Order: sequence, then structure tokens, then C-alpha cells
Amino acid sequence: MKQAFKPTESELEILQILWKKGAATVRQVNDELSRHKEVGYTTTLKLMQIMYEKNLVTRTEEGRYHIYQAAIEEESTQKLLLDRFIDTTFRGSASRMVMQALGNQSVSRDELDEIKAWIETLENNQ
Amino acid sequence: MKQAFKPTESELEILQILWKKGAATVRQVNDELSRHKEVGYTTTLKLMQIMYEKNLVTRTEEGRYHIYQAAIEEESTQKLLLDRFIDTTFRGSASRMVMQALGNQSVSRDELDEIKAWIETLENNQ
DNA sequence: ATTTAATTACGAATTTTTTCGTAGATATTT
DNA sequence: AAATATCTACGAAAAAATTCGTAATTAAAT
Repeated sequence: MKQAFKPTESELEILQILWKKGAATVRQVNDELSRHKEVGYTTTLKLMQIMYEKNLVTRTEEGRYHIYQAAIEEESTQKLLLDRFIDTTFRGSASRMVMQALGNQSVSRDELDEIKAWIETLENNQ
Repeated sequence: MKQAFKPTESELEILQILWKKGAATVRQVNDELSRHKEVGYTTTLKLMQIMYEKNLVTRTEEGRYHIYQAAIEEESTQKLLLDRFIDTTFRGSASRMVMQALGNQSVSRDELDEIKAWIETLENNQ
């Protein structure tokens, strides 16, 4: 399945919630969104309808509700966006980006160890 | 220095070129852009004029030309955008993002070693 | 000196993204 | 059963981002 599109920022926020919850109604998504910003119910609804048209999400009718699910995988979407991001922001250099990210103290020692182990795995498989 | 804005995608492309070249005319930027996509001279010009108004770039008049330079630093801009990107795309987990990035074979063995060394430096300084 | 070419300014058109009001349908409560 | 609440559909407005045509200016070429 091809992914012709880039989800917009708002769409991505919604996808995140769906990825986390697995499935949700518009109401649930909107409640979740509302924890971080002001956003009207119909705004979220409309966005999710558009995403449905774009095949970014699927939905099933459950009585009078629509239950939505993400139609694209979290991992492959992340990969797609990551590639694009590295291109546009780091002139294509993944390693420079990684080193920046690691410097930003948001990464704990345990995580650093985990990453180091991961690098070693990669090196051994090459 | 705070950066209230997010440069748009198009603006970022232009900033990249300015960061690389140090300084450039609209013509030079447009030529560079044209290597990857179709884009009219006046389009680039307009974008750069807008960026000038937003103080994303500075310019000096050199005879009849305008010489443009980036007004914001590459590193701090990258940091800002990276943080935002990790938030929106990786639910805030830098390490997950890094591991994705490293898996995407765009990183050579040398770079992996470099990153490993960098991690060790970080760990020793903690 | 005229013509040609290159540059900037300006304004507007176009496209994309985001937001929201209104109406109709269905359930829930009183 | 009337009133109230909740949900979806639809359409349009608003905001943001992108593209480009035209005109004015200046330099370069003939």
C-alpha cells in the first residue's frame, strides 16, 4: 500500500492518539486533544472525516457511533516522516541529527545504553 | 534568543541553502532550488522577502543586488525543530526516534562508531 | 541611445490547512 | 411524548502557505 500523503500536523496528532488507543470515537479523540489545546468538537470531527476520505483512518459503525482506527502503521509513518525531516532539516545527515538528539538531555543513561547496544547489534549484522 | 516562529517547509529549504552558502542572492538560491524542483524566480523572491519581514534572514544591498544571509543559527533551529518533531511524531521519545533513524541504513559504519563514541562521552560527563 | 536582460516590489490568485456554525438524526432523560 | 443531549454530515469561512503576473528600475549589450 502506497502512502502518497504526508499527514498534516493536526492529522498527526490525531494519529498519535489512535495509535496509542488502538480505536476511538471522535469524542474520545477530542477529549484527549483538549488536554493540550483548545479545540472544538466539530473541528476534530471534520478532520477525522477528511482523514477518512484520504484513507488515513478506517471506521466502523457501531450503533450510532463511528469507531475510528488508524489505517497506516505507526512505524512506517514515522520512517517516512523521519526521512523527510532529516532531509529538510539536517541536509540528509542522519548521524548529525542523532547526535543533536542525544545531546538534548532528554535521553536518560539507560536509554543511552540501550542505544549503544542497538548500534552494536547493527554493526554485527552488517 | 527566543525563536517564536517555525519556519515553513519552503522557508527551511531556503535556509538550508543560505546556511550552506553563507550568503546568496535570490538568483543563486533559486538556481539551487531548481535543481530539485520546478520553481519560478518570483516565487523564490517572494518567499525570501517574506522571510526578510519575519527576520528569518537579513540582507544587504550590494549595488543592484540584495545579498541575503540567514538570521537564525542552523544549530538552534535544528534543535527547536527536532524537539517539536520528536513530540509530534514519536510521542516525545527521543530514543525511539534515534533507534528508528539508525535502523534506516542511511548511516555508515563509521558514523555508527562516531555516535557510539559520542554516547560514551555523554555518559562520562553525567 | 535603444534594446535587451536581470533584478526587486507589489499585489493578487491559488492551494492547503484549520476551524466552526448549522441542520438532521438518533438516543436519553424527564 | 416532549425536551434535552449527543452524534454525524455538510458546507463554508478563516487562516496560512505557496505561486506567479506585471510593472518599475537598473545594468549590460548592441
